[in-house]
Amino acid sequence: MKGREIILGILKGGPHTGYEINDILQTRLNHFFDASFGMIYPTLKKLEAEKLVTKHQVTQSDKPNKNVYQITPAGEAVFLKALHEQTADEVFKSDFLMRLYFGQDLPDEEVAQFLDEEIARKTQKLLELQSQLDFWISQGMTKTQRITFDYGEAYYTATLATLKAARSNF
Amino acid sequence: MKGREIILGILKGGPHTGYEINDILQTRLNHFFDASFGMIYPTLKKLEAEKLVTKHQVTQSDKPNKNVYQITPAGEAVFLKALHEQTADEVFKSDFLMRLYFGQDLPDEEVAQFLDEEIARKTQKLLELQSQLDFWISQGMTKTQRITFDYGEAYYTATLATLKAARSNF
DNA sequence: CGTTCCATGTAAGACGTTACATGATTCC
DNA sequence: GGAATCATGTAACGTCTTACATGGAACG
Repeated sequence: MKGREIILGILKGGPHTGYEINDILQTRLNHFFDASFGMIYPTLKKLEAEKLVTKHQVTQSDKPNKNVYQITPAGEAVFLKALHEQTADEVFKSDFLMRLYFGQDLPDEEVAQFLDEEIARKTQKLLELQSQLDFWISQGMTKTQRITFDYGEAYYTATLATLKAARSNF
Repeated sequence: MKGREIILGILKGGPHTGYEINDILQTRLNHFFDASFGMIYPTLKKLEAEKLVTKHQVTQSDKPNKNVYQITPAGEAVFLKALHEQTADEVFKSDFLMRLYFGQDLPDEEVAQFLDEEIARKTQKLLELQSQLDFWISQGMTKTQRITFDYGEAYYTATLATLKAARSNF
């Protein structure tokens, strides 16, 4: 599944603006997908041209006007088909680990600082994820969505433990 | 760091062929980077044109001839500079989690099968990583490289535990 | 007054993926 | 006989990423 199908999947849950789609992606799916407006808006435009979504303009007085997108039956069909195709391999690229791998000649203090920075980043990510669990549950969280949350929590927790253990050697 | 700098980093550890570079990437860095020949060979060619590496042809009788690449002082300078630039955010994209997220309407048996498949994949990955630890140590493993290994092990172990716990509910 | 939130878009280019093309040797 | 290992490369294409462009309202 690429950006196209992912946006269709989100719209299958209800009509949304591009801005809202970004918000969902940045909060709930942040630990296993990354999106940007530069990808969302052009994709929505293509999806509309393909008649997989429809656009409705909403005029607002206190906020900027917005375009609300809704999935069509054709869009649902495309999404459902994609959902049953072969699962692609996961992609993980870590610049942090790459630098650690090559950081054989770095002085201990630099490695220590480097680890501290990553520990801070990951602690922050974990906190952000955990902070919205209650809200997500109140909005309706499916059993399978709960697994994706637990997965993220386990990932951050386990790698943080590894990083902290490593830190004590520098 | 992109493919370019990563290949320079590997060549900083000694002269290698494109085939060997792929092998290192697929075994030791597999859990945080993904490479393909379609990227390695063109990159090596560009690097040679930029005089950051030199190519030496080696004729072999029992195996196909090969091109051994060696980093130049200019190449080392480029790599060292890249090593001290700002660390980029990690990128994780999981088609598996995406499907779980959207799999609210799937029957329980399908979810169960889906989880079993991912458990099998990750178990396999963990085994592959662990199986080469002794060899890696014997070849010379730095303290910081050890952290990247531990990180991968912790990631697979923790997510497998989450997946297995989830599996028991389906 | 500065920042965050709301809100939408375009254009160029970087970067990598996928598919194709070839072929001898060795191991099971 | 079939698969895996060793070995190198090209061409087309897809998919984002980055930078640019704009702007009012609310909050502190």
